Amino acid sequence: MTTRNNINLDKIIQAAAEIIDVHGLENLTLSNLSQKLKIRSPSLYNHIKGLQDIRRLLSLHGLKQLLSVLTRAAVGRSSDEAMREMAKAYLRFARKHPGLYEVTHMAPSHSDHDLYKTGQEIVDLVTQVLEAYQMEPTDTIHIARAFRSQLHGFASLEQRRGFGMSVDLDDSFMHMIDTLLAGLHVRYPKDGQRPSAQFQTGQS
Amino acid sequence: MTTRNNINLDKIIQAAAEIIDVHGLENLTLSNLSQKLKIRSPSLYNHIKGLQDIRRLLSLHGLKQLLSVLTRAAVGRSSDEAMREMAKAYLRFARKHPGLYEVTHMAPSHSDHDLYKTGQEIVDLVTQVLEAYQMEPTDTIHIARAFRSQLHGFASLEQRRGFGMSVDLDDSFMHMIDTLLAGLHVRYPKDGQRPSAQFQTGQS
DNA sequence: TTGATATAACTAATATTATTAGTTAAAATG
DNA sequence: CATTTTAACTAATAATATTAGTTATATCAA
Repeated sequence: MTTRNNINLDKIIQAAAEIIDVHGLENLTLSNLSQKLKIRSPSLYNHIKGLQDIRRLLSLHGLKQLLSVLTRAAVGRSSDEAMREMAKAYLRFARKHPGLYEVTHMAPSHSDHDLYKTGQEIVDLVTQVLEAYQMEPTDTIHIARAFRSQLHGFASLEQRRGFGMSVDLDDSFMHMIDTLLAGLHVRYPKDGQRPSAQFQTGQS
Repeated sequence: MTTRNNINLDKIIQAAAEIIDVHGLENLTLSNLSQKLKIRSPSLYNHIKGLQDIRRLLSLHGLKQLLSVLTRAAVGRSSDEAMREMAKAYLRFARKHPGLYEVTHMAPSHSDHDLYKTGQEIVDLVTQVLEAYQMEPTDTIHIARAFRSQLHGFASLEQRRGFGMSVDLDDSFMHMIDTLLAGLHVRYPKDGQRPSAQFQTGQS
């Protein structure tokens, strides 16, 4: 199965990921991608269905990396600590791979099962961590959505330079997460877990 | 100043806004825009600098509408009520004008003063509402950023179909806002404002 | 080793796009 | 009514994605 130029799907995705992380998603073209791989652009069609297909594959690639990063942040931790570490890992990923992060949030092409499945695995991970708070299933979904909204909103606004520069961004991020956790504790108080002493800020 | 075909900048922006709200931002081309206006595409250059310029103008247009919508939601209201109404108005706008909302979050071209100014006016509006909570100025910025992150994250994820369909989206949205407010009350308790009775859900 | 097959590269061509240059005609203005 | 401004136009170019058809290389069975 090895071929003339040693090009395979993995190398294409790798090269495309580099392009979008450095130059942005809108600057990924079959032209510069094929140049990077030292082939002519129509040759790419032997491996992929077209530009949309590459974007889809990148999206899946990014989601899987994000899932991995979040999972590693959550293992061996629980409750607030797990939430905070997942949040930090999420933002770290978005900052380190801006293009990959951006492509991850493309509207999935409806019946793309792989993409749906991986997205669901991330939701399941968050849901699992939230089980520690012993809410109703519906509330768990509410909070998971709120958590994702905060993370994505912050990462996205930061990436698009939507925030001013007056106040440290890491401080704001941890403050946001801690405020969510504070709200969680008020609304779902468990015995032995009073709403206090979760107000330290500062990020790694 | 009136001309042959009665086309001016306003009509161009109007037509472009319709296209992106119906067909999405990525489907705005000079080709279909000029067809909608019944002129040839190079004629557009008599009014605008190019496609990027139209996008920039749309961004400003959207941002101004959003500012207007948020301002009207906040007048005559304060504290939690103002925050909730602003949140609802924000999501209503994003849902009603998906394309305009999307273009609003393009990375501004660095030194675009109009865009920066309008964005700042929105931040100032939120900051003003948050003054009721009597926090430190730095904390006000933290919370304003958290609020925007939630709103944008939710709107964006919803638009990209990032949420499952298991639980009502309006319920989740109000739950998210109420959790933020609950967190606010714990962290910045004012006399006469105890953290209770803000847990109703359901949206207009 | 060799011949057959699969495949990954290629060239050539097309349609769509944004954009520029140069032209024309219509409106506005004196 | 003459002049000037300007908003439309046509023609042309460069970049893009994509398709069709071709060639050459690697794999593999005999």
